[in-house]
Amino acid sequence: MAAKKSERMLVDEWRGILAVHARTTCELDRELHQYGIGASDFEVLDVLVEGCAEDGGTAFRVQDLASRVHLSQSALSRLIGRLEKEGLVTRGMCSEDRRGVRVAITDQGRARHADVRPLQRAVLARMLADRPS
Amino acid sequence: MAAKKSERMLVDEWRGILAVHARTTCELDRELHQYGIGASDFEVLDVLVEGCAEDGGTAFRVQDLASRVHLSQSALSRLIGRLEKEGLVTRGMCSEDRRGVRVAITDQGRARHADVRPLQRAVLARMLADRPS
DNA sequence: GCAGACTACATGCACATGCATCGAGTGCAA
DNA sequence: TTGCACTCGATGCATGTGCATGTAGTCTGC
Repeated sequence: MAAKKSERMLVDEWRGILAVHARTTCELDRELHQYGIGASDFEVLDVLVEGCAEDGGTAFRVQDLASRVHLSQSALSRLIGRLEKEGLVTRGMCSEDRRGVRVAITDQGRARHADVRPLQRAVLARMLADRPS
Repeated sequence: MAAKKSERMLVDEWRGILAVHARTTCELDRELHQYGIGASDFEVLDVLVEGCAEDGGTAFRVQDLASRVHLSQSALSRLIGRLEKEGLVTRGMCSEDRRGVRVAITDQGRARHADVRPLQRAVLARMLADRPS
């Protein structure tokens, strides 16, 4: 019976995660759409900006990004392609491993991120507010 | 500074949710794939089985389902179509509102659900184990 | 009873994602 | 040096999703 109960709790916890995730992602996509980017796009920009502030390193390897945003390598490759086409990031050769690609955020990318950030934080605050910590 | 700190916490919490969600959904999809269904499919079957046990009502309106699994109406419509094609659920007319559709789980659907359930619970237990409650 | 607004579900379409694969580059062993 | 297994990132393809719309049925006010 204890096992029964913990199974119930497990399922409820999972349903809770599913619910918050769905509501927040949906809201995020909707709100950010007016700036021409989606939730995943912002996540990448956010990592890029954070990473630069952190160590001054202006560039990320694609796989470094992949491990931080939860996207397959192919999805990330295309996402970077879209951001590049919009002028928010640049792809550059990686001198120490010529297979690799260095992704760097542009000034325009920083500006877009700065524009969107307050909105994104507000959505997070709103959607995560009434949650059990 | 307190505001700064709480923003950090907010973002970290969100990243955490993103991480658990991505890992769990991915694992779930992979594990359940051998039974020919995905994570969303199971969620629907789960609701159906639960609902029947609950009140004996053998049928759900599509919109009742939509409010429980976090899917758009169109996605749900197609998902039900797939389940129907596999013989796991049936679509029936709704006598009191002929626009509506009643979705009922079949014996085969119950069987599939019973097969998959332990595996799904195990994945949840594994992925949600090392989490702050 | 009828016209028009509304609701329930299905479907056309655009698009993001994951898997498998490819081409290029690296590094190790013979 | 050459050959081979491996890694990195890009791309073809199948699929699942959401938005907008279509079709059928309901309800309200006259």
